[in-house]
Amino acid sequence: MSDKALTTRAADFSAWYNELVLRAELADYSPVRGCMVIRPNGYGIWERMQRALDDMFKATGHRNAYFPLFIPESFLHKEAEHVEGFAPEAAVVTHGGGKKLEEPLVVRPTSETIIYSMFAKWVQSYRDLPILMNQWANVVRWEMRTRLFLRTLEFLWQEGHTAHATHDEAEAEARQMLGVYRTFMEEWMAMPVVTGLKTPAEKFAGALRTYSCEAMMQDNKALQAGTSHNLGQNFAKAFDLKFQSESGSIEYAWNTSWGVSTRMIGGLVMTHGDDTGLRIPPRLAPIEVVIVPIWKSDEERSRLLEAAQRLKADLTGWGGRGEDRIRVHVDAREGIKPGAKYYEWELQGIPLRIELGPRDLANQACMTARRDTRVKAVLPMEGIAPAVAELLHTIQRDMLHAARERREANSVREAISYDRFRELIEGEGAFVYAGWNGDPAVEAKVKEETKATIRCIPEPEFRTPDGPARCLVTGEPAQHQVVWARAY
RNA sequence: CGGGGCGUAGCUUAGCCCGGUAGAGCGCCUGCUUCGGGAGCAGGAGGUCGGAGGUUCAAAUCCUCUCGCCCCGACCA
Repeated sequence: MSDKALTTRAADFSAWYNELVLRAELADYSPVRGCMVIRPNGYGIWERMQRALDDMFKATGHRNAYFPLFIPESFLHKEAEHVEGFAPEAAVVTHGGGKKLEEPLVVRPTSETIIYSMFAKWVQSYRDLPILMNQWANVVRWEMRTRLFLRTLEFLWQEGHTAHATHDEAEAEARQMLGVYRTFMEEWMAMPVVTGLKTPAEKFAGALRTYSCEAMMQDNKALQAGTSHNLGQNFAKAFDLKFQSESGSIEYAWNTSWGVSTRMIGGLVMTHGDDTGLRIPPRLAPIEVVIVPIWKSDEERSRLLEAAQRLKADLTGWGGRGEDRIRVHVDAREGIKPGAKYYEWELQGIPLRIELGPRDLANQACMTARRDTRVKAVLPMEGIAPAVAELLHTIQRDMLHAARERREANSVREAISYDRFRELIEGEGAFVYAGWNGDPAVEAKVKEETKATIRCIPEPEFRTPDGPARCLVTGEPAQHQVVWARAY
């Protein structure tokens, strides 16, 4: 029986994560090192993420397109910082059709180069701007060490790419999309994030500025869950992306790019998972409610299955959420006892379970069990649909609150010594809000000594109001308040 | 790529030191009884012991090489 339980988070967080991902059938290892198969349970979550984000992108004026997987190798070399960042992890195709290629092709690690080279063809006038585009795609980065969802050789993501006439417009776009990510992560994933600016050492290769969403996992390490870049004119200059302005001058365009990936599924697991398994916030759950009918005799079996289907129809037919119908599954499998089904659905993280047995039928009620709190409660059949919808809404809200409380409980906002900092980082881990003198050498030294990095210079609302005025390491006056943590 | 660990049935593994017919638990299939928190009994299927080579009368076991996975480091938008 003990082999049915997951390794606990406390015993071995890393083993817990791997077991959960495999056993909840989110993903599996592929025959190729470092690659993964995303199974229906995992892909279903990704589809929910895609739909929500895609709607948000459309609402902010973006349109989808698709650019090719293969990029001429020379393109990567046109932006100096970019090639330095990506060349080491590029997969390169040298042969095709049985012949050696004239020019090797890089499998895209990201698409700035190919996209801005195309934008250059399409833009002549300021009237052609802005271009607001997005693509859903796979990318390949030849990583040394891989983890399911968190770092694999190939992963799925979206990458938004825009071109603007002015710096300020591009800056506003980059910040707007950071806000979209934040909204998505909080309101859909129930995963609170700290948003802010990356330091030069941590920014995207080729960007002017990088903003990120940083989430805290249950081992108190940070996960960079999304990034948004103001690329300045770096790529426009490299790919000759120019336009004639209103006043007649020729100018380079200003670009942004922004992306989130299937890595967020890893973030979801490490934010909400518990020792029983996954917990999916209702808005992201492909199945929000699973109905488990309970019967003894054949006669009861047909009555209960029928009642379960009727309950499902009541729930899915309810229009109180508009087009967003309650997503319900009836577990009608035979030969498996109800208890076994409970464990299985809990492992998979279905937000709400409804148990329906002969006693409930007699009472015109059913038993609900929340996955997040594991609290059970009887609900009358009368008005069941709005009550279930309300419960799902509550679960969604409570999961965000719980995650936020956990994050703040493991954040350090008071002034501490560097020795204490090391003790914390090397011990239980934390987000440490501290002063920084702005010197990259200090950042490098801390990384070297503790493996902690500056996750971001947080936006004002995340900062400690009367934050430390002095640098954590040198004691000099601080240039910025920053968040230190170890990261994935 | 460096250090460590591990590859035996779908999963978890025993056997390996000390060579001699490959075992168990879970899962799976069939039947009966069960069914409100991981069911019981009976019967059954399933293995080129990661791969290649070597030593030997005989290799899961000893030797060499190789591939993969996990952990720690280095690296990492």
